[in-house]
Amino acid sequence: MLAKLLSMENQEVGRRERKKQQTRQLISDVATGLFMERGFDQVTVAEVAKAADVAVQTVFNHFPTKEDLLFDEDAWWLGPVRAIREADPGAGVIEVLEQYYLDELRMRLRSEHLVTWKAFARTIEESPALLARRRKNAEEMEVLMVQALQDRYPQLDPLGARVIAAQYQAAQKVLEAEFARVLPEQPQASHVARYEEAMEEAADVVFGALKHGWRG
Amino acid sequence: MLAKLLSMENQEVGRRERKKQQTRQLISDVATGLFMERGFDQVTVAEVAKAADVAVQTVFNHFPTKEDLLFDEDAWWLGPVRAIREADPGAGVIEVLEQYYLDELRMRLRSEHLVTWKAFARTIEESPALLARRRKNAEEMEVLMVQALQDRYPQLDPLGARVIAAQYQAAQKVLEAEFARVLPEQPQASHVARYEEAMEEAADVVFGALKHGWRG
DNA sequence: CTCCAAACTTGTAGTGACTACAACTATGGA
DNA sequence: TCCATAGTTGTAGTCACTACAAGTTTGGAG
Repeated sequence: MLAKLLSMENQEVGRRERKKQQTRQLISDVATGLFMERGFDQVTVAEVAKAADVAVQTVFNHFPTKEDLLFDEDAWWLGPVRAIREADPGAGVIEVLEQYYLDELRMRLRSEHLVTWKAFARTIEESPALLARRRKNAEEMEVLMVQALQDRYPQLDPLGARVIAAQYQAAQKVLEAEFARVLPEQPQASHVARYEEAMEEAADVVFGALKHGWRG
Repeated sequence: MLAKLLSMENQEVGRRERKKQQTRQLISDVATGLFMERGFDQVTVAEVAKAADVAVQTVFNHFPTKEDLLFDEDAWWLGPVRAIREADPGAGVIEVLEQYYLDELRMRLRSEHLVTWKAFARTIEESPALLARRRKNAEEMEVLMVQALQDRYPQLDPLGARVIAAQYQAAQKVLEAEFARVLPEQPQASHVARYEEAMEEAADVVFGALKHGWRG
């Protein structure tokens, strides 16, 4: 029994757990494929279940909502919170966030997922339900960031923390839209530097506003 | 026929139209009462219909979604957009928005609805569906504001307009939360000046960040 | 190896928002 | 007086999601 607990803390991956994750991954993959192909709202959970050859219930056993089928794994929105938590407390808050955003951007531009990014973004953009979910994620990040800011920068008053978190959230939103604008339908690896440059320029405008105010 | 068109353009209010508006108002009032009393998610549309003595279908004839029963009439979120459209183009954008917010705040503090404001806010806060709707409204305002900004300040580039709109939206959100914090459960008319002062201070912090940057 | 309890999966039966549609009723105007 | 139209209603259905009970699989104890 103790052994069991210990092994669970480590990387216990029995057949059971493995199968479970396998099923989960299968459902998620099948669902993502269908959603990207036909649109989120045009695919029912029942269809996903049938395509993955599982019961509808099984889908909901693994994913609390239909939206989670697409927003799986992605705790991307926790990134900036972690950046704050790990920040050098001497560094300026905005600078830390800006640096994080640029790092993240460069990684994304060199990721294998870059080619599917546009289609993914479009799928979200075309579904009211997914847009709502994205907004909810953003708010969740904001709440966590307020906490992180107060933990890491104790001299910051609550209102200040809320202002910074809200402004970063707004900045991120604008930059994500800009990214969708900058990235062509079929991004070329050879042009990554160009995309990067365009985004750096945009980030400079956006974070510049946060750092120095608008026309300040 | 021409007469009909003309009369429609004017204030044609026949019995039919009057009854319709009456029904609509009745449904909205009954629904708001139930929602505030028992919580949005604890009341079904069927209950609202029964309480208003109409068919469920009739509810949906007047209100496209359940959320609209509460967020009726309120086009409050259009205010800042109108402020931009009517702004003196010579004035600074942020200053216009700040002034609008403060004006709006003062009106609200002296409105007859102030006493029910907290209960209303709590109703929203306690319902995931209403929170989602509020986020959607905020985004809608932001989109309209981008357009208004570009119309009124042609020298502003699209990215700049998006940044300002997003930052104002973030600012408004933070200030609304602050307002809920400042306003006591049972606001006293004799203390309005106190609430106002506290909010002015908060607005100064928030808009100060927009104008001059964070610690800029 | 045997067998049990826990973990997973599945089917059934619901709830609740919302839609489509057809039938009914009241109203305004000819 | 009468009809076309606007507004109301009931019926039937879809879809996400829940509760629950009944399988099925698996890990581990004896």
